[in-house]
Parts: sequence; C-alpha cells; structure tokens
Amino acid sequence: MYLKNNIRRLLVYRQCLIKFKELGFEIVYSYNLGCEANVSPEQVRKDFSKFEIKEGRRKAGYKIDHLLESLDTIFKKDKDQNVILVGMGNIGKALSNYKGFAQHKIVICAAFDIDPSKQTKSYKIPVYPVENISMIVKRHNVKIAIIAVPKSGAQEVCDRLIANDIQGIINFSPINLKSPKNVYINNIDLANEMESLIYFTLNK
Amino acid sequence: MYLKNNIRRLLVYRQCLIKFKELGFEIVYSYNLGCEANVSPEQVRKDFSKFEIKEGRRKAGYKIDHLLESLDTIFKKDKDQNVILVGMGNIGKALSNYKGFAQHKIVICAAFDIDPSKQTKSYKIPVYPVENISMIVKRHNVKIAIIAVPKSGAQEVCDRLIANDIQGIINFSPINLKSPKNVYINNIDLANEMESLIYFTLNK
DNA sequence: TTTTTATTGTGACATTATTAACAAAATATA
DNA sequence: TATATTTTGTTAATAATGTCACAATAAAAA
Ligand SMILES: NC(=O)c1ccc[n+]([C@@H]2O[C@H](COP(=O)([O-])OP(=O)(O)OC[C@H]3O[C@@H](n4cnc5c(N)ncnc54)[C@H](O)[C@@H]3O)[C@@H](O)[C@H]2O)c1
Ligand SMILES: NC(=O)c1ccc[n+]([C@@H]2O[C@H](COP(=O)([O-])OP(=O)(O)OC[C@H]3O[C@@H](n4cnc5c(N)ncnc54)[C@H](O)[C@@H]3O)[C@@H](O)[C@H]2O)c1
Repeated sequence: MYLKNNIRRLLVYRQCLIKFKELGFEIVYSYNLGCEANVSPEQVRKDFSKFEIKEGRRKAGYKIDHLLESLDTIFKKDKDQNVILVGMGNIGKALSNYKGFAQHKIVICAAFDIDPSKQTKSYKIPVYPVENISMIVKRHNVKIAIIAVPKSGAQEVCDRLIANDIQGIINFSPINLKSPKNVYINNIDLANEMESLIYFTLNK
Repeated sequence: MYLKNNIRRLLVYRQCLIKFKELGFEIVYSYNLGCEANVSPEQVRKDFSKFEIKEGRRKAGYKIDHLLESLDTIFKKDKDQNVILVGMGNIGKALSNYKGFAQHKIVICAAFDIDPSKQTKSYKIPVYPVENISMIVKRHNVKIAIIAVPKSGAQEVCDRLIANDIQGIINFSPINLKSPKNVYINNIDLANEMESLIYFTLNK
C-alpha cells in the first residue's frame, strides 16, 4: 500500500505541473519539478518509479500532459466525486463557497446541520436536516463526507455517517473519532497545525 | 531535530489528555493514551522517551497533570502567541471567528486585506490594509502569519511578510511558496487533503 | 513477607523512506 | 559519423521511523 507522503507529493507535483502548463511549458525535468515542489529530483523520479510512471525520456524529460494523464489515472479523475458536508458553520460555509474544488473534480453536493435556521436554500448548496443524510447519500452515490461540527457532536455525526455507508471522512473537529478500520479518516486539526508551525518556527 | 510526526503525535496526546482530564481521570497508561490517539502504547512511550518525558511510574502510569505540564513546556504555552492573518475571505473569516485557538494560547491579533470594503472594525478582529503589516508586527511582536489569499497573490504576500521579519507561515493557498530556508512554512492544501482522503478511501 | 502481576523505559531489530550512485539511452556537438 | 553531455530509471547504501522484546520495578495479591 502506498503511503501518505508519496500520495501527498504526487498531489503537489500535479499542482506544479498545472502551473507549468499554464505558463506555457510542455516538458519538465525531474529537476524543475523538484525545485518547484521543494523536493530533490531523485525523490521525484523515485516517486514516479513507485507509481510506475515511466514515460520520461532520457535527456528530453517528461511531457507535462502525459504526466498529468498518469496522475489523473492514479487519482481517478475521470468523473466528479460527490461529497457531503455536515455542519454549516464557519468552516462549513468556507468550504461550501470554495470554487477551487471543481478543478479537482470534487463536488460538495449537499450540507447538513441540526440548526433549523441553517436548513435553507440560501447557501450555494442546499442544507438539510441530518435525518436526510441517508436519502442524499443514496441519491448521489456519496462515499465521502466532511465533518465540520463542534467536537461535542462529532462522534455522533461520525457514527451516523458510517451507518449510512460513508467510507471516508475528513474531520475538522479536534478529536480522534472512533471508527471501524475500513473507514478511512483524515483529521485536519487546524489549531494543532498552528501549534506545530509555532513549534518549528521557534525551535529552528 | 524532532520531526513532524513526533510533534503531531504529541499534540494529539495533549488533546486526549485534556479530554481524559475533563472526564475526571487523573492518571493514564500508555495503553489508554494509545487507544485514544490511535497509536500503539509503545509508540506513546517512545515519543515520551524521545522528549525526555520520564515521569511515568511502572504499574502506576502517568499523572495527567504532569504530562500536560511537560507538554506545555515543550510547546512553550506560558504566554499567548500573537499571529496575523492575511486575507479576510472565506477561510480568513472562519479562522478569525474560531474561539478554540484561545485554549491553545494562539491569538489572531489582526487581519489584513487589499479589499478596502473588508478594512473595517466590523469583524471580531481589526482588518487593515496590507501596508500596515509592518506597524502591527512590531507593535505585537508577531512572528507567525496565516496566508489566506488567492494563489495569485500568495507569493507577493509571502515576500512582504518575510520582509517584515515573519518567521513562520501557515499557507492555505494551493501553491508552494518560495522562501528562504530559515522561514518555516506549513502548507495546508484542503483540496489535496480531500483528494488524499478520496484516494485512500477508494483504494483501501 | 514473598510472590505474582502490570507497566514503564530503552536497546535491539525490522521496516520504510530518502539519498546517492550509476548504467542506459537520448540528444547535442564536433 | 563519433564523442561528449544530459537525464532517466533503478539498484545499492544510508538514514529515519516504528515495532518488538525485555529488564527493572512498583503495586497488588498471597
Ligand atoms: N472555524 C475554524 O477556524 C476552526 C479552526 C479549528 C478547528 N475548527 C473545528 O471545526 C469544527 C467546526 O468549526 P466551526 O467554527 O465551523 O463551528 P461553528 O460552531 O461555526 O459551526 C458548527 C455547525 O455545526 C452545526 N452542528 C452542531 N452540532 C451538529 C450535529 N450534531 N449535527 C449537525 N450539525 C451540527 C451547528 O449548527 C453549526 O452550524 C469544530 O469542531 C471546530 O473545533 C474550526
Ligand atoms: N475556502 C476554502 O474552503 C478553501 C479550500 C481550499 C483552498 N483554499 C485556498 O485558501 C485561500 C483563500 O480562500 P478563500 O476561499 O478564503 O478566498 P476568498 O477569495 O474568499 O478570500 C481571499 C481574500 O484575500 C483578499 N486578498 C486577495 N489578494 C490579496 C493580497 N494580495 N493581499 C491581501 N489580501 C488579498 C481578498 O480581498 C479576499 O478577501 C485561497 O488560496 C484558496 O485557494 C480555500
């Protein structure tokens, strides 16, 4: 199984490639990509090798379009991925307003909130009571959910999502959710990210 | 130098410890902490050992308060850390509204935006034109900044921050900022986080 | 008191990740 | 054409990280 850092770097490479492409370039060397992505050229080649991306040509580098196609295959970018959002508060609103997900073929198709005043059509995406999760998940074939509720409600929300066959969760609440191990959870704890930054900044 | 994962885990341990404490517990075993933090007990002990936290007692575990004190020392939680925010859009507003940072002794003391309509006192924190960064940084002894502007402006903002002696940056814009290596940068790319979650979910 | 049990802290081992080295191949140059 | 140069892909070497094993020892039980 490929590990988190590999995947992370591949995603960074993709962004760099898109940038290069927008700038009008057609080929890159591992050296260029490494510079832009802040890793060594050897690391770039090693990562490609691991994912069996071997379309580079000695002395002629890689065609950017080819690389992007390979990455799209790895990340299954052939069709949109529907995602639901639970908790239409500060973070929830920010995410639901974000236009950049479209480029990644990620579509937040609906949100859910327990606060009836949020259950309106006045946001960019419809906001339903949590009881409707089941219906929407089935209708839009949703496998992925975002938890953006206060930590007091996060485990309960998580349980409900899993009961509705959600397979992957991105969790913004600052607790470690309990879940069966076939459900993948990506915790994004922004306060801890800040702390970690502060730690490395002050101890460098 | 301690590595990112160590620090990350320590921060997770702290959250778990706070939770245990709130539940009325006074001691923990590495086993309990491991369960809660989703790591092995050996990993917990190894992490403690590495940071010279050796106040456990065989068969009697660790006093939660002692552990929290040690962690506070490592993370210098004796005083507030002032932070500035550049870009008062979706993400910027969410962060500036968040009450949870206080618990971590993180204070977002001011925000900056190029849009004059945002430069008001109507938000929780004052929003200034970017020209004022220098003044505020000096006044509040700021070392850390958050970049929450569109990617087109991110490098320019980054350069300005560094010119004003900012030492650490948390960057929400989806590009790799160029910076001298004595400036620590923590990139949080939410779209990539989503993609990484989707990858692992669909390939598990 | 003595024995048993549980738990820490760490050194040895295993695994994983990164870096370095280099042959093979493509291009450029003479 | 032949030679020099550049860049890939992969193997080998090194470094980092995580797991295992266990002595030391505190607490509990006998
Ligand atoms: N805002 C930030 O910048 C920030 C930073 C770090 C962490 N977080 C974490 O992200 C999460 C969301 O933060 P926020 O600032 O957006 O919170 P918020 O209070 O603004 O919004 C939470 C939303 O969730 C809804 N909600 C509460 N319980 C619910 C439930 N059981 N089911 C469905 N909806 C429910 C509320 O009605 C509200 O709309 C929190 O866990 C917070 O700790 C936020
Ligand atoms: N909103 C999200 O959920 C989300 C998700 C993923 C990534 N991001 C990234 O986070 C960043 C911010 O996103 P957002 O949705 O908050 O954007 P936004 O457009 O809502 O807000 C950006 C703010 O930055 C200000 N700004 C622009 N250029 C500036 C400059 N040079 N100096 C100072 N201020 C400037 C704008 O006036 C605006 O207020 C973007 O780079 C975006 O790609 C956001």
